[in-house]
Amino acid sequence: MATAASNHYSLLTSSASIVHAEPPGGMQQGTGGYREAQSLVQGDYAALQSNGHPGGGGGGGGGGGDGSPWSTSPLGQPDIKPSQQQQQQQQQQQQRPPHLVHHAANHHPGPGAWRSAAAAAHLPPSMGASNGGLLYSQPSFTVNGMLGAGGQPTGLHHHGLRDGPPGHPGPHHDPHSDEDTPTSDDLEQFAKQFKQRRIKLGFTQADVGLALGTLYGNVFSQTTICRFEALQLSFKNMCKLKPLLNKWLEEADSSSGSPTSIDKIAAQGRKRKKRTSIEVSVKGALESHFLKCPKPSAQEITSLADSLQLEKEVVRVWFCNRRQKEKRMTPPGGTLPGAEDVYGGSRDTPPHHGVQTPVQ
DNA sequence: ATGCATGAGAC
DNA sequence: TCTCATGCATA
Repeated sequence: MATAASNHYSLLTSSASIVHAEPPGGMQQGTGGYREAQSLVQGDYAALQSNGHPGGGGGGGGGGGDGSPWSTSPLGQPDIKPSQQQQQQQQQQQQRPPHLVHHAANHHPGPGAWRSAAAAAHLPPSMGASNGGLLYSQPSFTVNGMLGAGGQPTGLHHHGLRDGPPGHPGPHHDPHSDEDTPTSDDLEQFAKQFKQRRIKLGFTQADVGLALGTLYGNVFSQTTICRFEALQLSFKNMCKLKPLLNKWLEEADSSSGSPTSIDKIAAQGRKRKKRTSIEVSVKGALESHFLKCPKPSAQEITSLADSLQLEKEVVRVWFCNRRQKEKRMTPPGGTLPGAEDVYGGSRDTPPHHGVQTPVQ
């Protein structure tokens, strides 16, 4: 009913309505209404990736043609199409947190939440040599904490238990005392501290995002900062952002008084499909299917979309987002769930899924 | 704080 | 086509 056939796009006409950096004191929790050219700015980093993913991906197969309305350019609008820009993802099976390579004594079924114990760490083979991590074009700093470096066991596979990384093999990386691949615990600590400091200094998440762009060239949205603080990013992503945020902290801390010069970015006239609201009942149906089959084929998606009266694209995207959600750091419980395994391997789809614990 | 969406890159 | 990083728009 209400959900079906609801595709109208909203033209993102840029309106110079960016909010200025809030001077410490008057904070407004992320309600920024600015819009930035999603692909205009932050094209500073280059990604190098290497190696392929072992189990990732996968493919799917068969699909039927999809007719995504919003994919095609409807009008002769100035549809800008950035060819290369941001994107530093070197997707791999990165999701695996550098857990200890225990010889699997535990029965941990769940490689799911990286932060939890899941001991199923299978290190990627080709990681060591080439992986490296991304480098930003900015010599100013380097992201060192990329994980994936040969599967660094950043120790700790038990909550709260962090016995220093044993001498695992550092196939390549010099003994940098600090800022090497942080452990999940480190990230958690940092995120916590970061948020605290940020608030103390009177900055909003949006402020930080902009500041990062101004200071280092990489702009981030309030969303990203928020997710970082909430540990809702992938482990790898967390590692990437940490150094930047850490820098910002130092800056903000030392010069607490001089607001960062903000500058807004002009937005392009880019169209974006209006967010589809999926009814709860429909969501329930989708979840049911997800539990049964997290990766439905195109064919299935089509039929499912048909029965639910949703567009195929919507359904497809829903599944994609659902999978991503499962991979996020913060398990739906807020505090270390027992790590239910991800669908990755053997899942019986336990009748629970009550994953909905809003944090704070 | 989070749901739905976009897009580059890897398979 | 999927994954992954990221964000607009929204609750």
